Amino acid sequence: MVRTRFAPSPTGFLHVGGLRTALYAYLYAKKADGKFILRIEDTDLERTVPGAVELIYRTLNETGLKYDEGPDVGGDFGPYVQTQRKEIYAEYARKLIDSGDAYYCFCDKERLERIHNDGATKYDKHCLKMSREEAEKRIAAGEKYVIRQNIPEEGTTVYTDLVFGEISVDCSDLEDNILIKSDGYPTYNFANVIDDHLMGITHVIRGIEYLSSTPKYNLLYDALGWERPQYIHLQPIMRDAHQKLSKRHGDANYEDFIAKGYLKDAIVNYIALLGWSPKDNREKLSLAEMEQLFSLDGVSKSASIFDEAKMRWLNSQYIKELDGAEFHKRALPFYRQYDYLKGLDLEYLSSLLHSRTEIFTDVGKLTAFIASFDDFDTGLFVNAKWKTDAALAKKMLPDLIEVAEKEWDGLHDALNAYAERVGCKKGQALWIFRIALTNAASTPGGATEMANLFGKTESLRRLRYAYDKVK
RNA sequence: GGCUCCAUGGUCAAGCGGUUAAGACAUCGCCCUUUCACGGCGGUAACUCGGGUUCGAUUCCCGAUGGAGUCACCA
Repeated sequence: MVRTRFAPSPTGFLHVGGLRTALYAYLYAKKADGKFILRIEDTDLERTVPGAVELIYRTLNETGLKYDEGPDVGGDFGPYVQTQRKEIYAEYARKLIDSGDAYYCFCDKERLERIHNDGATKYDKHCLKMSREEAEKRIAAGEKYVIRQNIPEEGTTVYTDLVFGEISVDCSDLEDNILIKSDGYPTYNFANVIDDHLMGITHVIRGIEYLSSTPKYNLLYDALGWERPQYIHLQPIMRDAHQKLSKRHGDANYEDFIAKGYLKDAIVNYIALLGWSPKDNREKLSLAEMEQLFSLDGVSKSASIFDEAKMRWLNSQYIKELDGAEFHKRALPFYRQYDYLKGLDLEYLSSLLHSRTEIFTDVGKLTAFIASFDDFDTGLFVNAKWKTDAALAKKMLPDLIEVAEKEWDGLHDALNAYAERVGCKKGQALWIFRIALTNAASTPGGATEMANLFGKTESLRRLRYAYDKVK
């Protein structure tokens, strides 16, 4: 049975890269009818942010990445929070010391710094020479210590990554990492091995930053007599060619995209495509479809740059699929941010905006013209195609106002009839009418649609105001 | 710098020794149209560079170049 896990540390928002890692781990498990597990890696007490764990739960649930086991849902391999597993790590660390695969180390920061300054590129195994008795005596005396992994000085360690293939590293390039910190908590280097084994994880799916330290973890599996899991490392999602997406640079995270009016399905769909593509190259995919289609040979070996323009487009595809009522419901909270929308027929507005909205925050830009009417720009009457200008507007507007006033019901036909009557192109009359009504070069709808949006009273007020300006 | 990994248009990406090198986004043009958008049609645009191997390399090998990751009592 395939078991994968997502193991974030609760240090803040779930960023897009982390979400994609979770997604792939989820998909890989689901494709194989396996289990997806959530584990919280909170051994760095300093960096743990209150509330971050809840945010992880919420985001995973919201996006549909349901985990079969985890801190808040239970499971047979708990606890699923590393700080609650402290004793477990201690026990295995002791085993490693017994077998000589780990050792106590008393070197302080100063000494570590000194050997570094003297040109050492890694820890010099200084404390390995100390006898077990002496080490225990010093510990009993209350001295601070850490436990380090004892890595062989020679040889090569090799493993096969399921996306990158064979990865081979010389032991001499590996450092004797700290397994247990002086505060008694394990480092990632140790905890991930213990937990992945104890939780029965068969496929470790994680960021590529671990690709080159994986040989160390494998040595630990070997020392403990455990079977090594399969590894799948993932290239990062970049913000540009050089930097990966990060909160530090203010790059948007999942929550921000939701706030901007992206649909969660579109976000999940888009990030899935950043580093993976299905055999048939389809781009619009639901989570359920991805669960069927996901495959490792579609996973990219190179990093991909996040392109919001494309995510916008994908989001627009999802928005178009919404029915009118659903679009309206989702647009409503965004309308409320704009006072000038008050009093308008918002349902009608939605019908106009639906095909023009890529992300919901677009409704602001799309309707901004409504509020800026008073600073009327008569230059907008100039249109080369229709051969209109302010002078023509001045001439035509009294008639157009009259048409609107007398034939409000059936305005569309009335305006056309008017154009025919006076012998001008209907586009001319309509252009002048729409500009007078909106004072905007482009609007989400034509002349009569804008009139419908404003209603008779406001439309007449606007037309008269425009005529006043051009007079 | 050492080590590890990666390399197809501006971006995401198909491709897995023989192709007119797909597709999508973006961009440009045309059509539709009462503006804009939607929709439809079309265009511009790529195999990082050298060596090999082979009848034949985008594809395999080596090297260079470029990029990324890593070298913490962070994960």
